[in-house]
Amino acid sequence: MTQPAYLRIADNLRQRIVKGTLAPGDRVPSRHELAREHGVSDRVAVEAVRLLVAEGYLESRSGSGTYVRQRPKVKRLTRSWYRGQAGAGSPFRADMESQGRAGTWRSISETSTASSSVAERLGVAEGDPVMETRYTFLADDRPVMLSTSWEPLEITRDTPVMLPEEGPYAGAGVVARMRAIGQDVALATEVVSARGILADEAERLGEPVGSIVTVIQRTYLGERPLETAEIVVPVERYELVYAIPVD
Amino acid sequence: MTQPAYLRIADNLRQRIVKGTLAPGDRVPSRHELAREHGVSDRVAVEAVRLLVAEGYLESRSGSGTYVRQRPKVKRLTRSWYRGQAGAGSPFRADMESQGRAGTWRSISETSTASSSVAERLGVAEGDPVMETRYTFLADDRPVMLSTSWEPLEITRDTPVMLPEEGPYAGAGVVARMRAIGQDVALATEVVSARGILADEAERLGEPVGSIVTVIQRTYLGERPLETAEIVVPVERYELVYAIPVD
DNA sequence: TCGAATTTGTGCGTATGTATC
DNA sequence: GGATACATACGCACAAATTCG
Repeated sequence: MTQPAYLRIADNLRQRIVKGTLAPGDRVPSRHELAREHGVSDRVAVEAVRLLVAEGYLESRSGSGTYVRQRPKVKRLTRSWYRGQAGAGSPFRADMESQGRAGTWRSISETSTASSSVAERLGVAEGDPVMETRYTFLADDRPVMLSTSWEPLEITRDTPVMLPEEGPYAGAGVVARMRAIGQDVALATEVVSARGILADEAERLGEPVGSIVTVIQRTYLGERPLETAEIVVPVERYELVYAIPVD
Repeated sequence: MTQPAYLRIADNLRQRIVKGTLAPGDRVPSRHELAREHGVSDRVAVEAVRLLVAEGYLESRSGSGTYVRQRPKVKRLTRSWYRGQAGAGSPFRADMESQGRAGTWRSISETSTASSSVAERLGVAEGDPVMETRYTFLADDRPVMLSTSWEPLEITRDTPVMLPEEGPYAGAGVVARMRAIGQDVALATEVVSARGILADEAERLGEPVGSIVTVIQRTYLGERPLETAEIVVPVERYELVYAIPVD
C-alpha cells in the first residue's frame, strides 16, 4: 500500500518547514508549481496545501500566495496564586506585568440567566439571574485571550461591586471585590480542556481557523461558588503553568 | 457574500448532530444522497463530509458509510495533590481508583541522554545520562494516556529505585521512590498545552487522526528537579482539574 | 487608473481503486 | 460475485483577491 500523492506532497513540505529550509514568512510554491514539481494535477496540490493549512503550518492569502506561518513565541500564564499578589487585580494583569508587557482589557457586562452548565458551576438553579461579563484581553493592543464570567446576582445585587468593571473596585479582580462585600474566596478550581477554535473566536483573536484553543473553566469558591468563568486561550500564544505543592 | 455550498451542508449536518437528531453511531446519508438533497454535485458533498471528519463529528468507514462519532464521556483527572494519598502511587492510579475503574499501566525503561528540553527541565547539561521510561496507561484495558518520564541518573544511579517500575518501590510513584533515597519532593509544576495528535499517538491510543491531545510537562522538584515527564492525554477522554488555594 | 497575469477558493463531471456488505 | 460507498485523482471552469507593469 503506497501513500496517496497529496500526503506525499504534504510530508515533503512539512519536512522542509520543520527543518527550516522553508522559514516562517516564506512563500511556498503555488499549487500549479507544486503540481508540476511532483508530476500530479493541480487539484492534488490543492489538497496537500489544504491539509497543511489545517495543521497550522501554512497560511493562504487569496490572490497572493501561500506562506509559512509565523508562530508567535509561546508565553506562559502562571495560574497559581502564590506570591502576595499585591493588589494586582486579575491573574491576567499580574502575568502581563511580570512579563513587562502592556496588558489591558475591554469588557461588557449585562444581566442574564444561568444556563444549565453555569448553574451547576455556581450552585444555583437554572434560569437564576446572573451578571454576565464578556472580556477581551489585550497584550500590546492585540487581543490574545477571551473570557466570559458569571456571578450570581443573588450575591452581588445592590452592592457596589455588582458591575465587575465599574465603581470603586473596577479592575481589582474577583477576590478583592468579593472580599469587599464580605465574601472570602478560599479556593479556585480550574477545569482545563482544549478544542478547535470557533469561527467567531478566530475572528476576534486574529487566529487562523483550524487552530486550537485551551479552554479553562475557572470557579472561585468561598462558602459557596462566587464566580465562574470560561477562558479561551490560543495554544499558539500561551501555555499554562500550575504549581502543585506536594504533601 | 453567500456561504460556499460545502459549508452549508456541513453546517446542516453539524446542527443535526449537536441537536441529537443524528445520534452517535447513526449512519449519515451517503455523499451521493447528500448531494441530491442539497442539489449539488457529489464532489461538494465530499468536501462537507471531509470537514466534519476533521472536526471530529463524523467517522468514515470505507465501503460501509459515514457515521456520527461515538464520543466517550469526558472524565476528569484531578491534578492536585490531595495529601494522605495512602501509598496509592501515581496520580493516575489514585484517579482511577477514585472513579472505581481498573487502572493499570505498561512501561519500558532504558538509559538515555538528556535532550536540550529535558536537560533544561531537569537542570542538567544536555547529553547527561538519564533514565527514560515510556508509559502506556490503561483504563479497563484500553490505552487512554501516554507518558514519557526522565530522571537524572546522577541522582538514582546505584540506588534501589533506579528503575522506576522494578524493585521494592515498583509502582509506588515518584514521590515515594525519591523519598526512599532521601530526596524530598516539595513541589510539582505542570506546563499545560495542547496540539493535534501525532500519527503514532493516534495509533497507540486508538484515537482518530486529527483529534486533539492535551500535553502536560510535569516536573517534580525537591532541592533540585528530580523527575520530568511529558504526558499526552486525548481531550475527548479527559479534562484536567486543578485546585488553586487563594491567599 | 487601468488592465493583464497570477493565485487562491470553490464547484462540477468523471474515472479508478478498494473496502464492506 | 455484485452492489454500494468511500478514497483518491485528473481536468476543467470561474470568481475574487492580489500584484505589477
